[in-house]
Amino acid sequence: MTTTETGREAVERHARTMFEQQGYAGTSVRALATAAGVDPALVIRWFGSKEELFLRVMSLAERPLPDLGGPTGSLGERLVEFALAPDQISVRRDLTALIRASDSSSVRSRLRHVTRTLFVERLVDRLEGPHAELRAHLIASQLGGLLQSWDVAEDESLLAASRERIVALYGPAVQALIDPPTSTSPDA
Amino acid sequence: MTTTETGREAVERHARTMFEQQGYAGTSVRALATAAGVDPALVIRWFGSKEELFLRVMSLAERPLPDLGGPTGSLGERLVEFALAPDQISVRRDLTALIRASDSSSVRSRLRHVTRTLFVERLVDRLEGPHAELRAHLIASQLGGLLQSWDVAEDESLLAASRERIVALYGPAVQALIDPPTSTSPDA
DNA sequence: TCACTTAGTCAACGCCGTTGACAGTCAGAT
DNA sequence: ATCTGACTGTCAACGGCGTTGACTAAGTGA
Repeated sequence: MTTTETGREAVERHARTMFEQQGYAGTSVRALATAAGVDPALVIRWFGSKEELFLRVMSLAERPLPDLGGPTGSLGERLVEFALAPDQISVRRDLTALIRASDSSSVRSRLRHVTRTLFVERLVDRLEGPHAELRAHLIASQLGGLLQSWDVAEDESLLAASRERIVALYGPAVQALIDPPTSTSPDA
Repeated sequence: MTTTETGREAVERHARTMFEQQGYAGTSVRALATAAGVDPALVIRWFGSKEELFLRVMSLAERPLPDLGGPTGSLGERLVEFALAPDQISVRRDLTALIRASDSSSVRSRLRHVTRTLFVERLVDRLEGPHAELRAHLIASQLGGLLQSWDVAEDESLLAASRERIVALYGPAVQALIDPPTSTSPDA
């Protein structure tokens, strides 16, 4: 009794894998309910709607967060490593599914929330110099862009390259936003 | 007779605005056909399917391409300016709609094609040093990430910042991938 | 025993993308 | 002048979708 999963848990488990593998639009409530062995109507009654179930399951809760400790001088490379790390596949899959489903405004809202808690909030304290928050957002944009090419669009040219080389090239570009900006123009 | 738009043209025109404003899933063939004043069945017969119509209309064909001329030293800033330029709103809206609809694999394929012709192909010739193609892809990732935060997710913190400041901060980060990499480690 | 909530079943609603059957129109060949 | 074919357009319908409501069965505390 205690080890057997409830209907709710079965739905959540299948929802995770089906949404990740077939996307939001490609996963029907009926197919999901069949896979979990429950009635489609129960899925709606338990979780409110297909979209609410999607958001609940793709919340990135209980996911390991990147360790941003260590020297600031190599933070850029470590961030890129984290973004491409195979053991972060679950985080990346969730983010990928969110971006791919960003047709819905509530998914976009969740996407903003996730990037903020995953990157921006943990980054802003470590940035010295002016415009720390904006720079943190821009770093998150860089990492999001990398993820978009790598996971969302599945760009062959990127997938074919070695992770080390991408880290060596993209890391310094991220680092350029971590190091305090050298003000070529007067600061406002 | 010659100035009046045909039914096909009306459908394409309404499809452009409705897909951009309400997204792919939020635009039904029936509503689109009603707006264009034609029968829903004709839309399918003319364009094959809703998805084919979407791809045809979001092809970014006949859009002005960024001018990548000028000094290489300031190319990073000019690319960021282009990505955020208000007069490029039509290009950005198309890209936004494509990313938001990237649940479908054919949309992802189009997305890869568009970023390649829009950025990578025009960039790779101007990059000196090793790994030019990979660096061009990574630059495209940076710009795509910026676009994703700015247009797709509509991040308030980014929208609130001035374009000039973003250009001043993000430009050098892009430039870091334009300038030939300083090999800290031996090149393979 | 009686209310009262919960789980579960099932049919149905309204909308969706798409298809097929059918009628009208008009050009060109016979 | 008539037949033929190729379009345009109309309409009803299909199967699938997310979701709802009516209903039964089972368990729980008063």
